[in-house]
Amino acid sequence: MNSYNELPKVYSPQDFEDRIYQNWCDKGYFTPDVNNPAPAFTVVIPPPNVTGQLHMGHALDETLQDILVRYKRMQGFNTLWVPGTDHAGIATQIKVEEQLRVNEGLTRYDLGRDAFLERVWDWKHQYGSRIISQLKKLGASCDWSRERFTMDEGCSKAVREVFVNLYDKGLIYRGNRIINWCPHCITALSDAEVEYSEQDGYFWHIKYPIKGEDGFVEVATTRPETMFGDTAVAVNPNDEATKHLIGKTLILPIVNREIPVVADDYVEIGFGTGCVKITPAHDPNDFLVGQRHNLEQIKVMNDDATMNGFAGKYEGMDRYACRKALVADLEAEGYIIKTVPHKHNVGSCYRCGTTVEPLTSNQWFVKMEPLAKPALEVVRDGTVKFVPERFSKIYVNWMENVHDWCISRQLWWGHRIPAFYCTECGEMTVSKTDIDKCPKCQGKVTQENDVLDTWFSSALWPFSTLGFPEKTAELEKYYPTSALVTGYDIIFFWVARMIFSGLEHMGKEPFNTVFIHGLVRDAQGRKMSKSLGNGIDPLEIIRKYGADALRYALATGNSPGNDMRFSDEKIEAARNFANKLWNASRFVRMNLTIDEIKLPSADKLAAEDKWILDKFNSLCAEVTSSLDKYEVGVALASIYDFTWDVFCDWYIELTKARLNEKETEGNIIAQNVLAYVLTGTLKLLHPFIPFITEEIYQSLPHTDESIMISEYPKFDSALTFTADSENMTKVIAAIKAIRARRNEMNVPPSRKAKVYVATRYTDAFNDSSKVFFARLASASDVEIADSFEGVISADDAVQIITDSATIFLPLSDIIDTEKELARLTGEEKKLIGEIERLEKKLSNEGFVAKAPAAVVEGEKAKLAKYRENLEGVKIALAKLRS
RNA sequence: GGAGGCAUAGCUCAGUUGGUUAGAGUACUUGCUUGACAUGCAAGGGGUCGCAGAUUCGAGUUCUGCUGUCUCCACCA
Repeated sequence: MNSYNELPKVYSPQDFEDRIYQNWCDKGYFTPDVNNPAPAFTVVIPPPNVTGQLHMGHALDETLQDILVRYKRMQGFNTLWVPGTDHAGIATQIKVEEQLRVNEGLTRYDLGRDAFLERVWDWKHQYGSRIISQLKKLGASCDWSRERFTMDEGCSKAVREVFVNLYDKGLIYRGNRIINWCPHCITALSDAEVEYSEQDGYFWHIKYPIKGEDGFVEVATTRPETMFGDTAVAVNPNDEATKHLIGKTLILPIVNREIPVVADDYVEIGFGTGCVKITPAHDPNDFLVGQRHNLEQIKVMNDDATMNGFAGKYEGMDRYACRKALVADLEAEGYIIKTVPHKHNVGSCYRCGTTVEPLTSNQWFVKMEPLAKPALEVVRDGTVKFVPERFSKIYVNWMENVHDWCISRQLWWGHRIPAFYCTECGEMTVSKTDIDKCPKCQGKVTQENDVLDTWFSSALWPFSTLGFPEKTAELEKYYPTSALVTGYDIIFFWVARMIFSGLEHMGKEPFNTVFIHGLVRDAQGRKMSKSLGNGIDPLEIIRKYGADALRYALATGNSPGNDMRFSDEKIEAARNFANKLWNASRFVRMNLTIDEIKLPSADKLAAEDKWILDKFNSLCAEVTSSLDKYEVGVALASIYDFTWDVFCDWYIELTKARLNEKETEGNIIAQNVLAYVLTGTLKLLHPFIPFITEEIYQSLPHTDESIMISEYPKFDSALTFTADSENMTKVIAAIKAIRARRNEMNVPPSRKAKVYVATRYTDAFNDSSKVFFARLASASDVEIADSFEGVISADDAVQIITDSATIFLPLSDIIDTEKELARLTGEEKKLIGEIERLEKKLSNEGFVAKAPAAVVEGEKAKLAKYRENLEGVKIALAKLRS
């Protein structure tokens, strides 16, 4: 007996996953040496929100990253996976405010800025490690010694550096522009943070009386409450129907304010009434019209979307209450011409869902045009590749049309904008370090109250985490990073901004490949969401099935960019695979007496050994090629097929005869090949299911301390036996013969029949192989010869013809003649059909002339084989019928 | 309005550059306490690959159009 531990009878992941993870951490396997000269492979984690809890989206994202990272690490790359969390401005602030409200009945204003921020930090310290420990449960091999937070000292320094540099270059400016305002979060939002959805609404057609005339102009609006901010009505200068109105003055109903009719191309001829009310302070298009015509901007709402003084008697009402009251009043006074139901797109805040209000406001912006240009270039020229390719189009399209990025938020939690205003002279100073005196007049300064968009710091993540703005060894070694793994839902928020930021501040793209995955949906294909309550908790799955099963379920069938469904069946199938692997390993382990694995020379290998080694070898080539293309699901499917169908169902069965022999050379060879192939398979599987593979690895003879630092199997030309076609054919012949025999009679193995195998590969069925043939084909006795002429013939036996052997089953042993007759008839029909098809194909001159010779030859050989088989089937049928 | 994805077995999905009789999981039928595994073993049924054309000796795979479906972007008050 060898010196390694036996495996427990039952696969119980809960018993070893935590222990193994702890050991990996203790050994420091996740922490690379920056001085290791091997080429780098670097991934930065998409930092989860610090307040968040692990959900299926994270689980998928982290699993895919860990697969790549473990794979590359085993291939010998200097591999670094940087973990960390995001301060998630709005999301976190909302959570803490909510807690404050529920527990103490206070608002953040009650506490004041500093005290409130202390509360948020408390929250961060209390819950910030929660998601990290959940990532560990999954098996993520991040370098925890480099864990970062977007508001830690280093990241804050990077933010300051970048902000000031951009400001100095004129790429950050402050200005009064129309922005998206969330009245619930009380802050400005960027365009990307607004989600549009179609809603039912109305077009209210309203009369705007013409000053000094009897007539009126008819305008239509979906938002009548903005009327208080109207400063013009616009018509198209080329519209004959409205031309006469240009220059006239209108009286705004209710308000009784005078506004001009202006001419502007923006108005589309033939759409609606041809007259558009212009509210420069509350509509992006109107804002532009207002600029062209020098119109006054009148903001009619407060920050919380209640009406302000400009709304007159409606002051203080919520915008929708005002809308209702105003429409009623307009109706009463005869200003409403008609009300038409209308579906339109309404924007809402991506954090709280409140309908956003477009309004003018003094905010900070990043000037996008100069930054977008190089960011487009690197994607167009392939320096940054998207997987799958199609997402580069989405990216390019967005980047080409991007507007300036509103980066200021009226929140407290976040990076406070490093602009300082002098209370004496009013001078604004932007500075990398805090200042308390105005550099101009030495007067007192106060810092800008606004903080930066969370995504401003996320955009710097690939280099801020590696030490920027310092020129560190880490930056030198690990930047640009290798692959960024994320969902398509944050391409605009994050990926795009990292690309232009990396180019601008590092002079180099932040990563070479963007590997995009889809969403994890529920079993019915619905998005998992809190409101639907259909979310599946990954931690629950881990508790029940183990982290490996979860990872397997997420990786299997995964194809880049596509959504996937998560279901009970999927996780059960995953667990079953792990269980199968466990039991196969247990069987191999039980039969091992060797202490080290050493493949014997090729001449000592049995035919089936060469067969499995050859299959394993091509598997290695397939898997590495798939993984290099980010085809995680395809790679895993190949290993699954090999493990279950080839290794377990055939090879293990084929070795049982030799395993039953004690202390023979054949036994030792079988042990070595079994252990070699199993160990190799475990290594191939390790990136996908790290825990079980490590647990099994430790119970088999091994040289590396851990499977995760062993070498990933690669194609080895010494283990290619395809050229040895005789040998390969023997095994395949045996398998086919066994299949044919099984197929013939679906009866209990206890009812055995004698089997005669006539084959030209007689040595594939040598004495020891007879044993497995007898077992696998449930034969009472097996006779093997190149011919049975004179012993048994079609007269007294059923013949089964394969391309490498003819099998005779004595008629006396056939149990169900009916069944056999049906089987053969079906076989005959199939063969006739195939022969017809091939004859037609081969008589097609075009095919014979133009198709590659190998294809034509293959078809010819197939036809010959089918004809031969058909003969045999016909004889057998005739015999049975007689 | 613009862009893109998807459409293959009852269900969920693979199918890499066009070339065996289109695969897997699951479900279903049948038979199995076969020396690790019933979370298993063996055998089987089930698909005109959404529709219509085109290219080709050959199309699930390439091209065009159509239908259905989902998503993203923009947005005309």
